[in-house]
Amino acid sequence: MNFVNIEQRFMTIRVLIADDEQNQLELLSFNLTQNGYSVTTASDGQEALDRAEELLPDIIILDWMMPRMSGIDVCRHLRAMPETKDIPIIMLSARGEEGDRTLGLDVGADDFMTKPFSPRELVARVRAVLRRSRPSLMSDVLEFEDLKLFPASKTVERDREAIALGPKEFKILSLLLERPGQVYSRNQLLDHVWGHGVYVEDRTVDVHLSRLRKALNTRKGRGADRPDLIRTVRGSGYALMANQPQ
Amino acid sequence: MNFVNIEQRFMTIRVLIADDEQNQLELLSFNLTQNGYSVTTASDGQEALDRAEELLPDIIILDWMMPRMSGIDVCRHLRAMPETKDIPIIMLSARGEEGDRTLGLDVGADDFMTKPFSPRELVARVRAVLRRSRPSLMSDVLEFEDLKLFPASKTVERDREAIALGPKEFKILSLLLERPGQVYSRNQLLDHVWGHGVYVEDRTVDVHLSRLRKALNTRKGRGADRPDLIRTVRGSGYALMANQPQ
DNA sequence: ACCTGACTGTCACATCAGTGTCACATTCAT
DNA sequence: ATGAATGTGACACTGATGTGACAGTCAGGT
Repeated sequence: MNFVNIEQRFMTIRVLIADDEQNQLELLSFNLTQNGYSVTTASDGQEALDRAEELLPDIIILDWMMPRMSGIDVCRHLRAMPETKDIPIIMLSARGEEGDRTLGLDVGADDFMTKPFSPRELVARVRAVLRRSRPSLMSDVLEFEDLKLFPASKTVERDREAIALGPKEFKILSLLLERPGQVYSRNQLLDHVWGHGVYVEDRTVDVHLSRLRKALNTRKGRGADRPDLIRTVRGSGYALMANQPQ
Repeated sequence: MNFVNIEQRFMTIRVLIADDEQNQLELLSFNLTQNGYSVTTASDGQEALDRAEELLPDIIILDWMMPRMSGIDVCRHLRAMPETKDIPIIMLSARGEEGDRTLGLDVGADDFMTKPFSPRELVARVRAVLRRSRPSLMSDVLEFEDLKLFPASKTVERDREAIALGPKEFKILSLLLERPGQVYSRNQLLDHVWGHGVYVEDRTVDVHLSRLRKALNTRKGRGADRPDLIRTVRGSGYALMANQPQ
């Protein structure tokens, strides 16, 4: 049995970074990659624009001065197209003249960094920008296999299909998703989901688990044909787990 | 702690700014006021926290070093309270050490500025941060599916047909539109729409939601025949959502 | 001042989704 | 095989939500 936490695996965040200085580009690209981002690079403005349109990344980092098209112009073009107008942009500038900064922000950049800066700071900024512009991308999603749970909207989907769950089932699933593989006893579930001091039969847990399973495994129209992700540990409780030994 | 207010033409944006340097404080306060913001000031950390809780401003600007409580700590406290945890924060630091920046961003600040900077740059940043975090305050139009809301003219239309809403319903819809999918509890709605400290039954929220739904779903002549965009999350609250599960 | 229509906040009552249990069917370990 | 543990359909119940009705409030208009 493997206790693999999938958290990051499926939702790779795509970053497009454009800079004409090859060294800088490689340095930043390397650091972003190290931090789990999927990085695409471009070495001039025109290329950046092309890549952006074709890739539709989650965030774009643009150098201010680039051949063929400046970062500002790329920014304007991106903001003008419906598909790219909401993609957050971080601008990099060689010298932090005030005019640059305000112009950059006015053109629609989400953040503005002045060189030199450390790769670590860039990564922090990327995270900060993503957190406020695309909250659903940052840690606000619990994933396991083809299952996704969105705490903010209290919704769940499996294989991109929305699943309706009652509050109790939702809480149970949230708990299980926080530690895939971890076995929760009926009493633990009662404590965490129902709250302390609430007296209900512990068999009630079974019933809710059953309802949860049915909801998760039922595909609209085709009945319950999905593999079961919840494993019963006889005598102990329940846990989330893939690859059930049938 | 002086309170400069502007003409309450329409939705005035309230800014809380905290800095222990009186000159700096007045300079920035003046410039923000000139740009149409309603400014409240605080000259130390504790005061900033108190004012924030009582005023619930739209954005907070915190100096890093302040007497009685540091900007970082104020930030932590604000992020810990449900009513203030979503208010965007800009941190100001006297010297831009990298450690500061990443720490600030990690604690939950939305932006980080290093002194010295021009007032103009601060105003630009405020605008940039607000554009991301409170779209209804900054954008010309909020859209969701076939729904459009124009903050400036306080009008709403669905599928190109104008919809008449009362002020309360309009505010509720604005809030929901800021984060489609996000579930808002009755208490959150009461805080944001009615203002905190106002006591009304929380069932009142239900009634307004019902009125909002009826208005949105009713087409002139043909009664309420549009799909419902507001999702009730039993036990939690309401959210905007297309493709209702179930 | 008075009137009027638009908004609001509360109730009361109708509904409904979600829960907790039971009873009986299955499965598992020994 | 056998007793214990688990799966699950059925059902009654209850707390949460939907909503029409109504009276109070308030900003304008006359």
